[in-house]
Amino acid sequence: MSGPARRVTIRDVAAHAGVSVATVSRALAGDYPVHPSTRRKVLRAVRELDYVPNAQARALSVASPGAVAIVIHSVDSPYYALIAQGVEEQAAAEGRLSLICTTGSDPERELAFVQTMREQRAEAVILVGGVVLDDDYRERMSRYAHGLAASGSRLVLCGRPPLGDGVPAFTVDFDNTGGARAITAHLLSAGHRRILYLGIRPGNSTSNTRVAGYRAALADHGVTAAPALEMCCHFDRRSGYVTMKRRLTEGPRDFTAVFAATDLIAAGAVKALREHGLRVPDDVSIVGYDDVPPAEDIGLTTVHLPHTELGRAAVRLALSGKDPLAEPPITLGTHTVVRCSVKPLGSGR
Amino acid sequence: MSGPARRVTIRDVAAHAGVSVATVSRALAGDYPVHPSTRRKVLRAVRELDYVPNAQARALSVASPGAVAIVIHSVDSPYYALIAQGVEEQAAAEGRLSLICTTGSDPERELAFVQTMREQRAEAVILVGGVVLDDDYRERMSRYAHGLAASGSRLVLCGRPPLGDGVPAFTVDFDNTGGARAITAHLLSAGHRRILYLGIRPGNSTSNTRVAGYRAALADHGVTAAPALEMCCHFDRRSGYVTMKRRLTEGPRDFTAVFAATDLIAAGAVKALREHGLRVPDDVSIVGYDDVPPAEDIGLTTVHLPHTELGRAAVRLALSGKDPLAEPPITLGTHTVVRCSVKPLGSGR
DNA sequence: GGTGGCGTAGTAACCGGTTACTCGACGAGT
DNA sequence: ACTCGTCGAGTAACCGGTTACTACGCCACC
Repeated sequence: MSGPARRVTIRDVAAHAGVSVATVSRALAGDYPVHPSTRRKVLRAVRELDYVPNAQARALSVASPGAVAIVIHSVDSPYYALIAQGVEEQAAAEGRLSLICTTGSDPERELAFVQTMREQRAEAVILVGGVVLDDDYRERMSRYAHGLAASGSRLVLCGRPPLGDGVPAFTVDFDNTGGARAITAHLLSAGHRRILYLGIRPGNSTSNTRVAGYRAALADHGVTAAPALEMCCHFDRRSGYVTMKRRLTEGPRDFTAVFAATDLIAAGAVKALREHGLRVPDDVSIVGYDDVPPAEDIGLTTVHLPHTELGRAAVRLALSGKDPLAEPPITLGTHTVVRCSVKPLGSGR
Repeated sequence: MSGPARRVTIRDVAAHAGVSVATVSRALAGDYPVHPSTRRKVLRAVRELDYVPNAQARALSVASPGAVAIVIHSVDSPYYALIAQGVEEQAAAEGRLSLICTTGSDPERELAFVQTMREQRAEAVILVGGVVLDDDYRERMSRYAHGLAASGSRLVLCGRPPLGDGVPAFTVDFDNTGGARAITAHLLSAGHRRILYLGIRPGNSTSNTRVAGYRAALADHGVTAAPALEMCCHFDRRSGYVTMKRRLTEGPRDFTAVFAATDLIAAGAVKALREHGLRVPDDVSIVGYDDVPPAEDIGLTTVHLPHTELGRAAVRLALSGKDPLAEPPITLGTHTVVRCSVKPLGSGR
């Protein structure tokens, strides 16, 4: 064929049109007076050679909008996918490209990606998802924040706690404690007192805020929290299934309702309950958290989270030009969505 | 604070270390002999100034790997999300950044993004998702393909039919007709003869291949296809729900099984069936297509598609260095996953 | 002692664009 | 006829890196 044809540059266009490169540049930019006949010649050459300007080269001389980067654990989870969707939409609306990186929860990959984003001169970097809250984390994030700020990029933390004063990062999060408290109250109002909590993840910030709401609601109703009712569980279907399965085979069935820390855990748990001949909600009530699309399939009562709005808010904030040091954390409200997975305790079938 | 500090360049580092820019560049690249003491000075300056090289500038002089771009209709759909996951993984494994664009099925946005990718010098552009197969489409894709090829980028079409000889594009797709044929045969073997097909989308390539498998299986078993049993429906939950609802209220209930063109349609349809007091699979059998995670929640018998493998294969192919003109389309096999949404016809409860 | 080779570091051209500055041509004003 | 202003186009510097080429100092060797 025509071989690995060298890319066509502005010089080729200039030669083809019989003008200087400056004229080509100006004819295309359109902000400088170029004689109509010259412009036509240039445009014809552009068309004939199928010239496409090199965005990287342009970015060197002119300050062009950088990309918006989003870092998530995995796109294969409706929670992250919905947030990413919001980020993508808002970024596109503001004329930015969106870069995506999945880390598989590996801090190494997160670090590498943040570095790459500095090299790429990204305009905003959005880190999404719960984390283990230790000093190492805090230190790492502070380094990111200062580094990105020095490179002119904005850092936004979503679903992670703020880093405190003096660290240049925006924070946007859901009101997890409020949501968990409300839906636990919903179960309590239905008469449930022994509520199994599925989804303890030691140190994990998201887990912590949700379990805090659960405990607060119990306290509100004068119910003493039972550590035996709080079970460790990852935030996915399989863990929900496995954990509930084990509980049903090994532990006492001393609960009348289940609060799953995520809808996916709930989906897995429902499957395990059914396999044990237990009906939802007749034998066991269950609620979830997130209100991702699968919740509808199983008729799950859950807490609705404005996922895409979180993504959009993160982008808006990052591109707002506001000072990250002065901006308080944003908390997005949640609300309970009642479907048909909860039944008042003691009411006959 | 320190104000909008101008970005630190290699010149700043050179000045700080008291050497020339060439030396800094070489000390960092490491491929050219630099005196150890000089290198130390340079590295110290880099650390003190927190210098990060500009990837865009480097890309100008040295041929660096370009990004991998994926274009999907929406990330808020497990089908696309899983494919995107595969793309992301493989791109990361091969040291590429992945850019993502959602079009909301708007050809305008698709076009604009392809143009942007040419400007960005992306190494591969992966277009995913069914399309309306008219001459306009064919013409548009050919333009993309030639344009991208001229810019040194590879085009991969996923879930879209090949463009034919002479058009420089790779093609990777699922064996939809085979999968649809197999699962329809599964229903037929269970004794079902009147199978409602939910998911006709006139002109849409994905829809066409799936319905072709459905019809082929009917023909295999000597069952005449009934146009009244083939219903139009978009590929999402809501359409599945609405369409099934309407069928149940308006049309005759002259079917014993349902073949939903996607699992999400199936999820919506199941909800509508339940609301009409019909039990799955006792009163009506149903199968889906895709095997996305929600299928497990509703115990749906469906066709498994290797989504992430599709994404990975697309990236591998694009970066393989093979000639797109010589490469035949790749078809990935599928298999039926039996869960509990199908019951043999006539067997009592 | 002159010469050649090696190890380092600097100079400057280049990547592909943008744009400040310069310059020639042409028409208007006096 | 001469000057001045304006229009349109070219020249060259610059963005931030990389790297071919050049230059310098030092040692070994004849």
